[in-house]
Amino acid sequence: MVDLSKPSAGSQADLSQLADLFRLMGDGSRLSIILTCLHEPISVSDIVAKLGLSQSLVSHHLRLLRAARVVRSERRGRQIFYVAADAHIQCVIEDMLAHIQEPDQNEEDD
Amino acid sequence: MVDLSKPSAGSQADLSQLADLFRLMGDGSRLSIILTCLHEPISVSDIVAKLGLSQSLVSHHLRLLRAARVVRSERRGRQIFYVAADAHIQCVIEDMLAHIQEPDQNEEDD
DNA sequence: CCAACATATGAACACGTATTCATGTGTTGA
DNA sequence: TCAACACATGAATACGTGTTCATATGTTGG
Repeated sequence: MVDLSKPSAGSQADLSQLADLFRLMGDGSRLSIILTCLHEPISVSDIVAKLGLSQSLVSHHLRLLRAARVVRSERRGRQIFYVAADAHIQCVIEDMLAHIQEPDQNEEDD
Repeated sequence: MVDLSKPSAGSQADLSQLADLFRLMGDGSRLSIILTCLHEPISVSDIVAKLGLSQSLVSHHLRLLRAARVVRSERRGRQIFYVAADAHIQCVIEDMLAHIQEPDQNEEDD
């Protein structure tokens, strides 16, 4: 469990990492790639086929996601399988989906 | 609890919302603003003073965050206080921080 | 109503980056 | 070793957007 009660002191370095991770997940193509390999490893070509994105684009994105340790890779023969790095990635997405389904509580009009 | 096991069917509309939310949190200034009003309401001027950002910039960002229901606003006299919209926002950030502290599990070298 | 305060808004610019195209690297089977 | 496959990489471009400056809107006390 992470302590968020401390007044953001010392977490100055984490802020940059946090923003980087959220920014990576903030792109539609990248997010769909993450969702595709969220629960089970899947090869690059399968991701390409499933999402209809260009092979080059998927590879570029996977490179960024792997560098940020959002996904990890595993070689199987000629293919390389990618999967979400750990359970926290799934939790983050589930929490955000739960937020989307939360009713509006703002007293001001839109 | 959200069901992520279904093969992303029907959640085509959610994907866009998800990406939008992550993208909003993927900016350093915006993320610091969110962290500032994560647990208790705080006025715009206090955010400005605390973060050292321009008033205009903070206001622009708060507008986006409010539109996406990441934060909600409440008027108190002349000032307007902002606070994180719900507990899910906090959970998302905590999960992501936990991910950052997770050890590397990739078998490939960097 | 007026001045001072608190916040919001619009336009304009600079910069990052998502995407494509072309090519390179690495692996497998014959 | 060669050809076919699977993936990675580099350069170039088009587009979005974070930031600033100036100004507008709205609120309170006298």
